[in-house]
Amino acid sequence: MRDVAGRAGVSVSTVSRVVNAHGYVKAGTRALVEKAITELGFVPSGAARGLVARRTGLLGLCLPDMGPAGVQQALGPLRTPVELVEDSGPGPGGATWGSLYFGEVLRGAEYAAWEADYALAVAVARPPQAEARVRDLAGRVDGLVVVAGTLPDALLEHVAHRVPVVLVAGPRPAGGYDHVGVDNGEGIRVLVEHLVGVHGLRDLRFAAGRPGTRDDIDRFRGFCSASRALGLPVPAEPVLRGDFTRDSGRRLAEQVVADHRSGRARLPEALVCTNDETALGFLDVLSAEGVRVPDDVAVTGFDGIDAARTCSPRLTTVEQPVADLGRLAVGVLEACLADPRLPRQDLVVPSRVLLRESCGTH
Amino acid sequence: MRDVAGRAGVSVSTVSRVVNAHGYVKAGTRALVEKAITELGFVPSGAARGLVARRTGLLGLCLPDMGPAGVQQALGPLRTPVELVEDSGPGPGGATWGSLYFGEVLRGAEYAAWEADYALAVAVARPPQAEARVRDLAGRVDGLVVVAGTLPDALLEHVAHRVPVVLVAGPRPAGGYDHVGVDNGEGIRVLVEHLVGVHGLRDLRFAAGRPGTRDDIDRFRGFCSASRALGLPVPAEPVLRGDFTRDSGRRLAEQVVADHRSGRARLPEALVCTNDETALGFLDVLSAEGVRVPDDVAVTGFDGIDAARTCSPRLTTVEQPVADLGRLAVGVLEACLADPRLPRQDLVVPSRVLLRESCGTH
DNA sequence: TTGTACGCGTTATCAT
DNA sequence: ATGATAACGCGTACAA
Repeated sequence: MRDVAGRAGVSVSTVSRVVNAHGYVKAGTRALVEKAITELGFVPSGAARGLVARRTGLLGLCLPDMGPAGVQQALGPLRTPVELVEDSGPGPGGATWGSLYFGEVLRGAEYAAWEADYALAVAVARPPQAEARVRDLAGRVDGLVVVAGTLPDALLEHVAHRVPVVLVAGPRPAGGYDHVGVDNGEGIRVLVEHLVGVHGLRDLRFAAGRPGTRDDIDRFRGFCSASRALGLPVPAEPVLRGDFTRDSGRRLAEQVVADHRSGRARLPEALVCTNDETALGFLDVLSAEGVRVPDDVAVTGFDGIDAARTCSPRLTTVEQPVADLGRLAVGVLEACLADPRLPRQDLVVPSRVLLRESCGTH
Repeated sequence: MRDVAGRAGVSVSTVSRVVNAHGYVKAGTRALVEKAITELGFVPSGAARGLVARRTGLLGLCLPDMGPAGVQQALGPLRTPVELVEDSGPGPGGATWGSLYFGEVLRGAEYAAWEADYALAVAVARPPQAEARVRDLAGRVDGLVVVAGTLPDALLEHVAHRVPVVLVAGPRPAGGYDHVGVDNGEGIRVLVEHLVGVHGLRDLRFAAGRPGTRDDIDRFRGFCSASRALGLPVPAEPVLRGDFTRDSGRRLAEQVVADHRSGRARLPEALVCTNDETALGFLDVLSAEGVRVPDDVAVTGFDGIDAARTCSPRLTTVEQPVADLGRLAVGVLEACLADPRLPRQDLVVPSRVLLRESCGTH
């Protein structure tokens, strides 16, 4: 800045005025300064500005290390020659980072941050030294969006002393953090109302995921409360219990079909699955066993993953507007930053029920 | 920091020593300071540190505003109640941000940045004030990765005065920037060698995209040079010319089929398409018209998009390791930062030819 | 309309 | 082993 000032024959404060379009500067002087700036390629130091302004214009986003299904996202070593490979099967690949949950959170967060005039720094909390580096990040941002479960409580509490922290997804946090979550129960409720009200189904069965999981509990609760409101029987515990994987869906489906074939139990009219993967497992087995979907049994999922659109029959599901999660989280942060005295918020982004063929629509 | 020092009964220098694990500090003193730090929730100011260290520990990534196919990525207004919508067709949706080109670049860049002990700030250069904000970002980072075509040359040159800039994708830049690009020609070359060498095809036809496009030109050149090397006829211009869209692929396919049916021209033995979308358009029409792929004609794509794995027959294609692009770009930046006197680099990430059924493999 | 001088929170140097 | 103090590069009262 001194160099610019010298070259333009003015003082540093005049340069500052020009750069920030503050105060009064004679047109001629401004032109001179601007010329010097472009000639020298001067870009003001963000660090120095941040120091005096007590504001960095940066927001941080902390993501966990893996995709929702626990997919390892590690990249292999860099390759050098053009490879020629026989790609024989669909394999596990194809689940790109961004199509997954957190990529969408990022997309929404970046969008909102840009709108609010902030840049967004993203940090995936990977093992070595995750803690130290997150603390470091906290020192360079004005606020932090953290995906629930990513950081230990102690660290969270520590950094919250310095910058506002908004938690995303997961359960409502214990401490005094802002929180933005997805609406698991309400989505299932609307879905169940549709199955019962529109398609006239009455024998619904919930296919749960790993026990104790927050999302799973909420979804089951939504199922129960909807059932209760509609006068249907309400199970105390899910009869079908998997672990969110497609494979577990297949196992459950085999069990359901076997029970039916052996006369032990009637086929339910609808299988309301805790997530899309589980539902896809059901579709796999049901179609293989000749049970028709949706004619013999309706199947629904939850999440709105891509495969739910491309399978056959296409899967009716509850879509989570994950990008909106990130967007709202940043919005809350923004509000917090604008007025720190604001009370803590706990927002819920509404989900969307996508009616497709697997529930009998069309 | 003064507060911490006061509470621990030491000077700020000692606090600094404890925080940075520098110099000598008596164990007892250190404990005292650490206690004060956690009690006060002290997090050192990144701005102040950056000021003295002349290093922010932040890298920036500039992304363009839209997906590769020009898909608008704008998010709609926030919704509030749970919606119930009939999702009747595949539609244009489903192309999530991250599964697209730039999300993958981001993923690779973030990974490399983390490995090199940097955080990554991402900025999508959206209209209003994109320039001012990018300049601002340049002031807070140690280096910048910019996707080619995202920023005007003047701005690029300006910020390059302050931080090293690495360009990603696009043509090799004119100025003295580092550059990391994809290997369009080489991928096609290997693919053509495979078609000719392994499958014994000799009548190959290139289906090009919009004329003048850098990628398209490079791919056509690769096609030509491979043909030449193999003693096949080399067209001066592509006979088939679309615009990268699936629809244009369909139109070209209709033309090819019509020419064949009318006896005007023989069916080529292979259609080497400039991208996957075009190839998918070919598959659509050929299968509808009863032309068998790969028996009557082989079809290949370029890009490695998801749909190329899920279509039928699955599409042989040249996969661009886009995440590696971001990874390499950050790697170059890192090297530049470690030793600024290094010469400019122009790296190329190798592509991968994925052999699937549409070319006759299996 | 422009210039001077202080302070933002750290780290590094030098003294003690 | 610890403390005092001068930068770091900028914004901004305040003086001119």
